[in-house]
Amino acid sequence: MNAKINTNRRLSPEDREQQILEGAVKFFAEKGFSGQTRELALQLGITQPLLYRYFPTKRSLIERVFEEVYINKLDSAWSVALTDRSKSLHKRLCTFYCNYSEATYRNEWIRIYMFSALMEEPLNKHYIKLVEEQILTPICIELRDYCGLPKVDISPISQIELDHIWVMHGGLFYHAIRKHIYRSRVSDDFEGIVSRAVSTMLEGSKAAQ
Amino acid sequence: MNAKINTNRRLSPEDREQQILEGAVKFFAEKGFSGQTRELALQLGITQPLLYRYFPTKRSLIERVFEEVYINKLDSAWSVALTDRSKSLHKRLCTFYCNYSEATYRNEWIRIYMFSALMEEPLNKHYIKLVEEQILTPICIELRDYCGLPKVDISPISQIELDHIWVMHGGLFYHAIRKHIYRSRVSDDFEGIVSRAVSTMLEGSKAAQ
DNA sequence: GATTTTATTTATCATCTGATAAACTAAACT
DNA sequence: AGTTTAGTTTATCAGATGATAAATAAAATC
Repeated sequence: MNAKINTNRRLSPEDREQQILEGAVKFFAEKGFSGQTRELALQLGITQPLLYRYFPTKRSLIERVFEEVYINKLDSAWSVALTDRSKSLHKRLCTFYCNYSEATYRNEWIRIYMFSALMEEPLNKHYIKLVEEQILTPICIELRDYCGLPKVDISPISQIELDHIWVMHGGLFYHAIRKHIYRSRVSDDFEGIVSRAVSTMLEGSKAAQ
Repeated sequence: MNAKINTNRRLSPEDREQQILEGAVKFFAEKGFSGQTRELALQLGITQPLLYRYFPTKRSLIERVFEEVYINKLDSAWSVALTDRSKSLHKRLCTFYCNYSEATYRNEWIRIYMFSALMEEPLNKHYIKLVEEQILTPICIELRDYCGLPKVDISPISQIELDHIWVMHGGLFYHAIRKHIYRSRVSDDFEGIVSRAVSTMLEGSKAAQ
């Protein structure tokens, strides 16, 4: 596991900073943000004061970890692809959730996300807003079209519609929670799960009309 | 908020222990288990060493908090009611999830559950197993009957079927995560959300055949 | 009411933990 | 090769934190 013994001792500031940051992401994902700087340093194979050469405080390191984990995980091309009606909605949703899950349903991302949410970091609320605006609302709009319901410009997407999509979205997200936080044994065929969840949601929504 | 000023200073050991335990549940639900004993004591209106009169270590207090939160939250009558085919499956599932959510989708329960899962407390794995055996498997069995599929004794419930139900179960659970962990503004009409999620799942599952 | 009991507090310890300063040393420069 | 520069370590501090012991005071007992 910790095969990376400190052979090349002196690194360039850029490399060292990057190494610390990557190590910190792994470390805090595992231990939470109350994990101690000495233990992090040990895991990195450096001494604890060296951390403070690159990050003035523990908090500043944590902030960088947040940035590293949160930033640029939502590809705006995905929400565009969601609205491409030349493909079936089922196909679009499956493609989206496979891309999305590959970017975010990762051990470190999921765990740091949950730790930060429990700490009430503002980043979490910001991210949720982004998800609602850039993912769930577009899906609701496409779902209306799919079900033959009125367009958005007639009546805006309601909280009820959002909550309905949140159940599917959350259900898929929960698969990642089970895997990376509960560490349950889960089926590796995520594509299959997505496909069935999307089919169920689409057919169920249509039938509800 | 902290209206409970310490007027009656000396309590019976039973009352004091109970008071500490209840306070600890609230406190750790908010701060996580790295929350400090002095802060807990302050919130309780007692001094920090008094905690150690009733609980030998911080860890032992945390263990009691786990017990308090986890124990007896799953009413075995619920899984029995799930199999009562004199009522519609939709009705049974709605009733179940309303009961279940009232017992567990509470601020303190959800947050302590997530904190303990991130700490890899064995209680979490135990609880997940219980959910699969006593809730999800019965639902899968009823769903087979609903869809006109072969009985359990012909072929056992597969991981695929469990994962499919996990998506709905997780989707509803995720509503509680959004409310109590993300502290997002969510619709208060949980019954409506359950009803729509159950309808969608049932219709979608039937259509998938 | 005096005495005993015990719930609670005050004082304190040892260790942990984030952070700093000085010493050290590998690499760069002249 | 000698000198300077800068990445890294050793030594250490100050406050935090779990835990203990002795002192205090409210209730119970006689």
